[in-house]
Amino acid sequence: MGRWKPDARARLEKAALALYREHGFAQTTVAEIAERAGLTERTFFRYFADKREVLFSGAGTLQQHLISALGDAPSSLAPIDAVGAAVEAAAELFEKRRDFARKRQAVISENAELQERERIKLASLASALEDALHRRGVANPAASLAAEMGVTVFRIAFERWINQDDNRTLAQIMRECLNELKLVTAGK
Amino acid sequence: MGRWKPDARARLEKAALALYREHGFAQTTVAEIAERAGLTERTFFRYFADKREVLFSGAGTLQQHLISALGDAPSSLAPIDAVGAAVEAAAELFEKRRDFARKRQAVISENAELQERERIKLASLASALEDALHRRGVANPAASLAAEMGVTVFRIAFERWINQDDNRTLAQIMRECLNELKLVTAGK
DNA sequence: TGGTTGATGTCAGTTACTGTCATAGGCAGT
DNA sequence: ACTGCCTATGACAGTAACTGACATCAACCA
Repeated sequence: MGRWKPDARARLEKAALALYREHGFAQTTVAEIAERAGLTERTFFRYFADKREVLFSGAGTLQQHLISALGDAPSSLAPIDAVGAAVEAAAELFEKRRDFARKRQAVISENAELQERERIKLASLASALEDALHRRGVANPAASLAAEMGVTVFRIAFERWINQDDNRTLAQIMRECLNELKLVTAGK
Repeated sequence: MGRWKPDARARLEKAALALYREHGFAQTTVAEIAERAGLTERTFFRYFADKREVLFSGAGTLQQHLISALGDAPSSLAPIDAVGAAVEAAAELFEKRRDFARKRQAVISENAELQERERIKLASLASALEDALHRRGVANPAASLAAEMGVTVFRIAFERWINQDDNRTLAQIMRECLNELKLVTAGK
């Protein structure tokens, strides 16, 4: 047993989400979050670069899984389908956490600053996918475009999964969304 | 002649870009911008919601042109091609301002907060395009996907236009980029 | 002529975020 | 057991973005 209560980071994340849901992001101060977590404001900023970042710690994990899944995709697949396989595989990370995802997304959708942060995280994902495609031998602008398509499919499918009532899996919705994208770009 | 020097807004924009270029975005204070423009900090915040927004006043104009151009596109065009025609038409806004665009983009590319703002402006463009496609009778997710593809093409083509040395027009690059996107999604 | 208006100034306040140093419990080596 | 180091946290002061309330004052207008 350490000197301090364990999992300071997780306690801060939990307190932040709870307070953002109770009073809204803008109305919550970092001091309040820290207090609920039994820490000080200064410690909050040792774990998170800013007040928004506390909602986005999962972004790194998602990126790792995406890149790893893209590495595992058979090299016979066209870039767009390799990316499709990667986002579908990464969907696994969320299937059992729809409830948490919904709560978190509800907070984000209420605040413009949080939407900015979410978008930049998605842009970072696209950039990482692009790099991975380069390593696969895909040149630009194809790599860049395929990566962007993948992230767009991910985002739109995720949004539909969050809002739907029935029980299609995120992976299913992503596959449908990619097929729809292929139809759209084919001019249908 | 009014009581005050005219074009306070334009003076603030000019001073801000100059200072962001000279010392960087983070190292520039709003008070410095206001002083160079012959105004006070408080007045800066009457014109711009925050320190970043001063670089994005053109976003509204771009959005209007995009929507208007999409309205003008023949209804025989498939959604993706109507969007393509719109972004190509909107390129006109930039052709004579590559120098300004380069300076501005150099500032943005050096700062993460500004990139966040740029991404959210592009997201707003996509949302406006999606609405316009709905008015054209396009349903979701096709409308949403076509809009996102259009914005992605716009962004990637814009980046290439900024960085290229030769003199292809932005509109040409956008057309090429859209064609490339069609190839990529066709699995080539 | 006197009241109204609208862009700007002044000023105080909140809060996000940073730099710096202090504290204190645990651990390793002797 | 003593010593010193390590590391997570606290304490505290400081900067600057942003906001709200009120003052000013030249132009315009009835």
